[in-house]
Amino acid sequence: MSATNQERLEGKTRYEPGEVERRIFAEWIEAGYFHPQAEGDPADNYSVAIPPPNVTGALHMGHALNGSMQDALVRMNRMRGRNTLWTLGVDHAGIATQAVVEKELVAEGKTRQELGREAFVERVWAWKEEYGSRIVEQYKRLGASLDYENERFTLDEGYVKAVYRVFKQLYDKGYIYRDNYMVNWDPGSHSAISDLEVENREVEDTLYSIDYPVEGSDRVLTVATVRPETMLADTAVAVNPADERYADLVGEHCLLPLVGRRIPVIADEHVDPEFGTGALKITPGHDPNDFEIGRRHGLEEIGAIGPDGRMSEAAGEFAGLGAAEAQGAVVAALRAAGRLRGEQPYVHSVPFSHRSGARIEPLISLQWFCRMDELAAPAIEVVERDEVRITPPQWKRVYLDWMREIRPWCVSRQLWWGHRIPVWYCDACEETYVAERAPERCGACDGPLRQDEDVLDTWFSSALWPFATLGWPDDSAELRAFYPTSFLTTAREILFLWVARMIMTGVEFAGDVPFRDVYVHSVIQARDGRRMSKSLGTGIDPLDEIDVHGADALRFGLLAMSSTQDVRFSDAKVQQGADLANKLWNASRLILLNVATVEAAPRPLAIEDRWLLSRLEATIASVTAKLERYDFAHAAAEAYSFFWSELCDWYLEIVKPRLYEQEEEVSATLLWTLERVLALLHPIMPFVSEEIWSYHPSRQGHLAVHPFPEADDSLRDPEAEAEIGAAIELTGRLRAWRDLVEAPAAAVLPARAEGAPPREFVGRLARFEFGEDGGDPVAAVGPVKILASAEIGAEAVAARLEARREELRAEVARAEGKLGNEKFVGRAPAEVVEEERRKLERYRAELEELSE
RNA sequence: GGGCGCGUAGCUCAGCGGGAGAGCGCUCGCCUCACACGCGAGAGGUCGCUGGUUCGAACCCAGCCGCGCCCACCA
Repeated sequence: MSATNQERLEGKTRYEPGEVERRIFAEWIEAGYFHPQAEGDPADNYSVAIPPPNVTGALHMGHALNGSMQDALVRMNRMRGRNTLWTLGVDHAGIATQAVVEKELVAEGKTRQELGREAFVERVWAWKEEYGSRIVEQYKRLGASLDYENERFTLDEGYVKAVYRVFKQLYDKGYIYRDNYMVNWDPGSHSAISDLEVENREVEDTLYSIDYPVEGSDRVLTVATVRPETMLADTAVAVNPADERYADLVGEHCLLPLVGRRIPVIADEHVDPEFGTGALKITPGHDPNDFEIGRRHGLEEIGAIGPDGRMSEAAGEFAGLGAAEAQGAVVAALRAAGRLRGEQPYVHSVPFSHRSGARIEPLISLQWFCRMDELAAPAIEVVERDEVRITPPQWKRVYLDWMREIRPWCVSRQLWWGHRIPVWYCDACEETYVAERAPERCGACDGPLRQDEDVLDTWFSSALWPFATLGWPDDSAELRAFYPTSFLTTAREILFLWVARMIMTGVEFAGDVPFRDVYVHSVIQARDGRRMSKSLGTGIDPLDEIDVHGADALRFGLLAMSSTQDVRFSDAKVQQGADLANKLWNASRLILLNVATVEAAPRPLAIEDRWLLSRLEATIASVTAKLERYDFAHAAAEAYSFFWSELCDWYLEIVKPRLYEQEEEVSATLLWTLERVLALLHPIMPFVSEEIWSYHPSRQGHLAVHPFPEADDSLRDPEAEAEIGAAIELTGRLRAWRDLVEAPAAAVLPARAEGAPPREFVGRLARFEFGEDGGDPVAAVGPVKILASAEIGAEAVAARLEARREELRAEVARAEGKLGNEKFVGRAPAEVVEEERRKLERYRAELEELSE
């Protein structure tokens, strides 16, 4: 070790992540480790496409968890020598981004309409240039080994090409079509949204009962509704066909109160005779069920509420009112007309926009839809056949159930920011052109063309992410080298919104599944168990955690707290990670500052060396297997436990004298072990491990590209594990004994061994001096007789002995009871019974010893 | 209305058929020449409740009681 390195290590007893992380990260980038060449075969290469964060986004705990998991696997595979790509990119996030910029405009006293489409879109691009890289910088702070040299954006040139190609092909196949249909209208974003972007919330409304007089009779049909204002658009009253109360009225007409329209009484199975009066008002223009019924019966579809949320001309005297005002006015009018039969509080679930939070207004509008059945069929098969494996497995069924019930997808959005729908209309001759590139003029009449005003759902473009980022539809080198990708980690909330759609488009357009594995990870909740959310103020900022504890600590903590079920954020786990980083630093200092060689090799002299090497290889095998199974929490815990307990607490303490005596063999073994431990931990804690590695005498290049340890079974040694395991246990029992009899901490107690003397370290670490004879034994701990000494009081010993006898008597009684049970002896497996017999023997022997 | 999951030490969570575990917190003792972000030793659980299966159940089955989440068009 160079003199300067020695100086740098010597005084520094604390690991300070802050001063290390930025420097190390810059070194990795400088070396270009994260940017692979597009060569080789996808089966040998390793690739992952990051779930693209919103361009408006800031790194939240979900990103940090997801990123830690991906980086762990990406780094492990890169170290294994696989040509590894972790694709970086961000999503243009239509609604969210447009909303951010519109808000800016409002603050300036402007609207996007005033600005005009072109200027507005330019303005959003300018916003993106200025603020869009924030989250990318934050991924760097996490230590994510993404390919920063090739950042993709869902609206960059090549990506748009992919989107248009897909749209065109789906249109040509007849899957994409335009239709007047009932959609979820989001008054907040002034756009239609898809079913998946709607969330249902329980709301208390008033249920109004309204009398509809039957034409030519003095009977009335009483209907119930929570939205009386929609009655203005009613075009029928429906009853159940089996409902005898109304059988004679089917085919008759009602006169719609306030409006006076004649509307038919129809029979439809959908009506529940048990609910209310069994008569249902039908508003095909403003209710999804009524819409279906209306289409079945050929009813007129009236729109009384417009896209602006106000009553339309069709609402007659109520035109121009907001829907809520109109409700009050309609109720008042009905009351005045004597048609209001009753009102009562009513709790039911109501759709809200997941994007804007506004209450969804179901209405009929002209939109683009994509039929999903044909795309879903093969995407169902690849999951059924495990060509895409979903972990944990219960999500496979959730996926399949949803896919089998899939419905058409409304893909058009009434926004300006996004992929403008590649459809052009000729107003002169009503020709329509769907094309990847804008046609100049109408081919039929040579008239001017007008492009569709709408843009595509953001998820339409994200659905192409794994192959569009690799250059599809061109036959690119990247595509050939890195598609299909290796795996995807995701939160379950976007399983349908995104994962399912990627599988569908991957199979359809890229000719193969987009990834082999999907790991559905847990959701990290706030400390109090609530959802982490900005609006609730329950969010915990990962950047704050990194500032305080370091990225390694956060990464370790997140992986350690992760699970297949939701978990609360654990400060303790992050602290554990920080402590681990510090412990790594200090254990490394001990080794690096004391070794007598620069050679890193397993050179076992003593049995404890064989024990350590055996435990090391077992840990490598086990941690690796767990990472490969996405069992991050156990992988982290196991690596931690080996390093802290077995390596630091036992082995380092055991071999300190040999290390201080400059023994070469133990030095080489320690350097070898340190190298392997650092490499094993690197995918989880890349910064500390890299920093320590820079001081290692074997260092050649960065740890980030150092070979990942492969477990060497030839170093496994069951005999050494058994022997040292026993010696460790004995040491522990001796320490416990001296604590219980309150021996002074510094006192070395006299003892004598029966049979073979214990290993040297037992006496040293437990502070016992073993001699040939010397006085009367006052107690026995295993094969060790503890001798009388001035340091320990007779009463304490007596009390301790009696307590131990009591424990043993209980154990003997338990074992005897079990073995006295004929059924146990007769039916339990022989080895279980045998094990029980051995225990009984042991307990009896020790009890006898203590009773002397 | 369906589906999935969870109730284990004071807290956060593992374990999922053969003697209850981890981290944190707590108690006691240690500044032992890597680390006090440390070392050693402890205390602390009718494993939600009730039945059942089994030689044996925290673990399997059934039913309750709590708590989440997802899907669903009952006005």
